[in-house]
Amino acid sequence: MDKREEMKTENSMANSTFSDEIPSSFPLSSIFDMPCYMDLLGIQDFDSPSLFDLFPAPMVPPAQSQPPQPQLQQQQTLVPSPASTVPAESSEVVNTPATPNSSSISCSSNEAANEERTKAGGEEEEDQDHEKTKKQLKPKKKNQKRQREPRFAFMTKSEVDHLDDGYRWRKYGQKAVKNSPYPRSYYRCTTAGCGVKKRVERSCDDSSIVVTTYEGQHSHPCPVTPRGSIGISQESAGYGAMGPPFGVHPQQAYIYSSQPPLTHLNPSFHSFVRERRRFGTSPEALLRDHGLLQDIVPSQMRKEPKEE
DNA sequence: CGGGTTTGACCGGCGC
DNA sequence: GCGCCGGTCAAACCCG
Repeated sequence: MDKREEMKTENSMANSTFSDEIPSSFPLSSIFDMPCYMDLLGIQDFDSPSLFDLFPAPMVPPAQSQPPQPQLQQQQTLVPSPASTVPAESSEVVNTPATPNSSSISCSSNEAANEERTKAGGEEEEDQDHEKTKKQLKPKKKNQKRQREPRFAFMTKSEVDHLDDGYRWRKYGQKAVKNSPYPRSYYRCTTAGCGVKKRVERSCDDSSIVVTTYEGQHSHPCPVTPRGSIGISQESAGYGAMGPPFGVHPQQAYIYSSQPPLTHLNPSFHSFVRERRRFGTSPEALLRDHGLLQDIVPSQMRKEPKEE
């Protein structure tokens, strides 16, 4: 009850922070000029493939096959990427900073490893997955581990636990987290047929950091414009009807490092920025958006990120 | 009344 | 086999 009041207040706080920190005219390209950004991703070279490991290619509709090669001055030089950029499952948060302050935004394909292991089911299993999770209590096929969607985690500096990303979520559980004073909340996308889930928890190291882990891909467009959303509109951001993967909304991923914070970034920034790199900035390219995680966690992810 | 949250119980995976 | 723990269920509750 009071909590909700708090949440509302906090939400607006976050909003204002966002609007203050990120003007809608924030130049995307400048992102790449931020050493901090690269640092926290464990990327030294702008063109390091590790970036692509972290942010695999967005789903490209089969019809369009090859995306037009970006007219980027710098093309990906294929250097073996450190496997360490995608740590194993154990902790949800990948790229866990060596020092508490050394990194923030993280993405996780931690389940991908599992999928490798349990590949048996393969893609066809994917659609049934949502149902399966629901029917978890039912007897399950022997010898078949429950398959999970790829997960994608990132950290956000926010006072709000549940970040508004434009999709509608229903909380279905909350658990105390071991070794953390903060509980973990479980959310499911309320859209029928969409089984995307996300977990939200606060970092025990830094209570101002919210770790959000998405699981699955939205099978529908972003349904709502969050109330009180501000900042870049989807149109102005160049997105199609689907909207940006995380919505260009006031949940600012907060990039920080050992240095003072440089900026707030919307989580969608990563994929968006990356997409710009891949496809250039043509409107066509920008329209190639398929919703929340599709953009970030393409189906190819469980195999090889670059299969092109 | 519909939709969302809370919360204790339950289940399954995994390590020992 | 057992216990721990993460994830989910579902009834009760809350709120607009």
